[in-house]
Amino acid sequence: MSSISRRSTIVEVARLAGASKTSVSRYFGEERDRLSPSLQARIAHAAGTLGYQPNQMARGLKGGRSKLIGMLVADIRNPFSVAITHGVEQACRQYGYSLVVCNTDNDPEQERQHLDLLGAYQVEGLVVNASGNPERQLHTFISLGTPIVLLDREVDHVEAEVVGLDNHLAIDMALKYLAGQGYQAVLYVSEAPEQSSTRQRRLSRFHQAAEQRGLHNATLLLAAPNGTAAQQTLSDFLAAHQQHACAVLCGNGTATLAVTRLFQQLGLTLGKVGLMGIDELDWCALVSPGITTLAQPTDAISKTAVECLMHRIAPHTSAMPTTVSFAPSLIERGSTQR
Amino acid sequence: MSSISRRSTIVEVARLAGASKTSVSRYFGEERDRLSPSLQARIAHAAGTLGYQPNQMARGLKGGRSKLIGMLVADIRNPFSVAITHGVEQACRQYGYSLVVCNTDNDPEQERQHLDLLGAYQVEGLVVNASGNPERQLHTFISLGTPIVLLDREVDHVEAEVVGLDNHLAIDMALKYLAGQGYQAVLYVSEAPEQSSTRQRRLSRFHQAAEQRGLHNATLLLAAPNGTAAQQTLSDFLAAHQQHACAVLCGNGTATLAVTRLFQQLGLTLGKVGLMGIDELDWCALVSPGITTLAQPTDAISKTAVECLMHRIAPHTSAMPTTVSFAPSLIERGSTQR
DNA sequence: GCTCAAAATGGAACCGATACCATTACTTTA
DNA sequence: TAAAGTAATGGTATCGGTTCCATTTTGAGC
Repeated sequence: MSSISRRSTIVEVARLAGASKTSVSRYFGEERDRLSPSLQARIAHAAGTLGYQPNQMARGLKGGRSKLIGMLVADIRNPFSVAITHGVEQACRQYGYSLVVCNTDNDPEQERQHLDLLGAYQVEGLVVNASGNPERQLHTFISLGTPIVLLDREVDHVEAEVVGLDNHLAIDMALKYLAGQGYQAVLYVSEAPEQSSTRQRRLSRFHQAAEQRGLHNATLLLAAPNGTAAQQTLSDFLAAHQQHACAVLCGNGTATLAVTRLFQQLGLTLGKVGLMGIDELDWCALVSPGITTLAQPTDAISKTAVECLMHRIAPHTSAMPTTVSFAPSLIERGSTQR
Repeated sequence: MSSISRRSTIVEVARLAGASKTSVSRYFGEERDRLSPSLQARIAHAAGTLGYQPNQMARGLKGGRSKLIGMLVADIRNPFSVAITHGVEQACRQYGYSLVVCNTDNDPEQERQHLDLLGAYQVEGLVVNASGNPERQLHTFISLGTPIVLLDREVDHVEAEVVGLDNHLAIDMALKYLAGQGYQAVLYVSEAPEQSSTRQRRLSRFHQAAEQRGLHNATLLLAAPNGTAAQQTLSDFLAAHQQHACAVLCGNGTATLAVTRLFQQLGLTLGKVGLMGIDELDWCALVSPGITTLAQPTDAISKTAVECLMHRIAPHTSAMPTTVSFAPSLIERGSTQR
């Protein structure tokens, strides 16, 4: 019944085709054209009957060509990350690479472990959405010649392409829009910035830009999701600015989710108190009257990230931009209609 | 500057430690104990200074121990899949395995390609959430002795563990609950069943159980997400059962999302027309008055799937159950309160 | 102190491919 | 026609480990 057979190897194909290992190897590699049509046919037939498939492990060993791309994701459950991962995988496949996705759950220790692991599998490129600051290990990759692309978040002292949203612009767009809608006081809600350059950047730009526009402003950092501190901060903010039209701007999808819950708990009316979020989510249209968002072009971001990588994997290595930033698009809904 | 160095190898460590390849190999393998403490120390030190890390590609070659698990996901963007993937990855890591996730976007052709690929990487086990019916290839794995676990969906003629929700029970729970809430007519909404055994099973059980309970019932299969056909079907259903309390039961998260949109388009009031979904989603609590759901125990499901795999990877191969089904848990919200 | 088994270590073949360097058979070109 | 180039193919070392078997140490038992 379950007669544990083995996967057939290149030698078996060679024997059956009456050819040499080398020829078979050529057939499955880049040099198929160098083989005469008759030899090609014989090999194709032999491989077909045997159900042969080259062993990637063995391939990777000699040439270092694992055909593997590694990806580090800070939080796979975040919708933005899901979209990005999906895009990166697709793009990789188009280039003939497979993707190994590692989720770090925002834990620097796991991040380190995963990086070691990806190294052990000889990935040919790395897409990193960092949790911490794995300088050391990224430098190892760099000195090994493995291209790295930083996705959404930068890592201190690591020079590599950074692909992501134009955070500066995003905040500006949001504030401009909110101000235009007549809101005079804005509370910015973000998860704790910690190591995330993106969160830091959005946060600091918010401060700056809000001041420039003469908006009343404050920020709320989400700590433990269960804490009642957030609720307190929000109602305090509203109380302090009773005489002004208030709005809340959320730094990412998680924040939007948390704040929407808060609104509900406090019985706030969307629109009367404005609400706007960075990152478009499935349900933003459903919570009536809809939540206004700045959508990130996730497909473009992931496609670009992979392109950068491929560009540098090929012995092409021309100079490349250090940063590629995309503009978000505004999706207007009822939550910012007073 | 970027002096492309190489990763250090076992020979270098051996030389530096004044030991043999074999000993170093033992040190990093299962046989560390067989080495004297002093040798262990020397090797540890040498490996440390060189930053050595065994090359998994090479390892996989000889023993076939790639330490890789492959996972096939039908739709990575589905929240249920995200949760499962997250769980599977965690579980794998606990067992010292890495996970290669392949998304098939519900396309049988991509599924085939990905399976070939995973084979080429010598994965030691496979978690399959199938899109089509890749019998042929799964049998290849089976005859090669690679354990397979089917997740959520069965595949015809492939004998392997099936881990997932108890669909029969889930439908029964839903209908019992809806009936208990006083709904007399229920519309079941599902994505096209096609190859998904789960969708098929839920659908047919729905029919059966609804009849048994004497509920008026009908089903709506979501086709193109843009079609207006769905809207028509829903309003027809409501019109046809004006004299009864109507509810909609959604077969999965995607359906819930689609139907919630329909409710909004048609201006239906949640509760007055009941709404209930299988799969818990982030936002179900937010669309007031909240959407009642049957939550799947995603962590348990993924953990179990990996356990099955590990159980059979180890030369342990005792008999195992063919199917492990979990009960969902009911999360009651306003959408089923008349 | 000597024998013998067990523990510790090393040597070399091997896993399944790739890649460099032949070799052979034809064409061109001078 | 000889020299030289090119296309088609094969031989073999090699990648970085693991594993089996051989060898050397060590220690227990008498």
